[in-house]
Amino acid sequence: MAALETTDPQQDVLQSAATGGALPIKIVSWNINSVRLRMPIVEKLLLDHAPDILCLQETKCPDGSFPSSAFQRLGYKHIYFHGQKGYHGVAMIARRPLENVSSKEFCQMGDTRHIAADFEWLGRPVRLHNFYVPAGGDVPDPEVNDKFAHKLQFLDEMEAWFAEFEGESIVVGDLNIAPYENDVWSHKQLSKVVSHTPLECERLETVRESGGFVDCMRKHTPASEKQFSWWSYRAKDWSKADKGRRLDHIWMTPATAASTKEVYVLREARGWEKPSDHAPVIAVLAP
DNA sequence: ATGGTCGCTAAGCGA
Repeated sequence: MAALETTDPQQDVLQSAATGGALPIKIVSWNINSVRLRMPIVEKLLLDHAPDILCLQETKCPDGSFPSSAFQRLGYKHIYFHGQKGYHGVAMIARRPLENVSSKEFCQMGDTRHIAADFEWLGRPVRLHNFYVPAGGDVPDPEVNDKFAHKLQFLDEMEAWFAEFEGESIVVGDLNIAPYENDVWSHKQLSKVVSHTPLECERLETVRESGGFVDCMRKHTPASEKQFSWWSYRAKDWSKADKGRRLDHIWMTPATAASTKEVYVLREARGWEKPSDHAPVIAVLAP
């Protein structure tokens, strides 16, 4: 079983020799829209793609009900979650232990929208942050829409926090903003739609720049090319209509971003049985 | 221009 192979220390040694001392690391971020309902396709992802670290958002699962045993059976014995009943919820699932796991509360809302932990890459600790940014409701005006005001406040707090970061870090997750023209199916038609308004898009750029992050999905896919990670459930034929948005992101500080060999959207997962409305985004680091 | 679909959790809210 592919998922178990590289948990074998002997196998690690062999792979390590082949890659100049460090094993490749595959990181997947996926808004799963209920982890319990989605376990069959989560298992498919683990078996077919064998990530080292899986970051989930919208687990919609209280910590006491997290389906840990299914992950453990597949060789993912290190499971960290920060959930609540009904809404939000984030988790990180790994083959090897992650260190210094923590969650930060944003906007004093009590929402479970962040979890972070360290792993080692090329002899240095890298802090991995997994975010679920508020969607922001329907009306893109913070004066009349509290949810949009919350989203902007959340981004402001991210910006201030990232500005303090030192060392290498990675940000993944559902940031609920598609910042560039080709991150949406129609820049014009979505210019007043929450997730692609100029205010949010500019704010997200400020957040990214405050941490000095590289947009790794766009490092590997030119800005001139459409790239989506989310398609609404409401479309008759999501793939044919292809009215998607790039709401999910992978950012890295430059030294770590220099190690990305591929970063892509697993579009086919949007078509799996009982799918999430988001597809996984995948990054592979290699020396 | 509108309504279209999901997943909570048990009618309506959030996405």
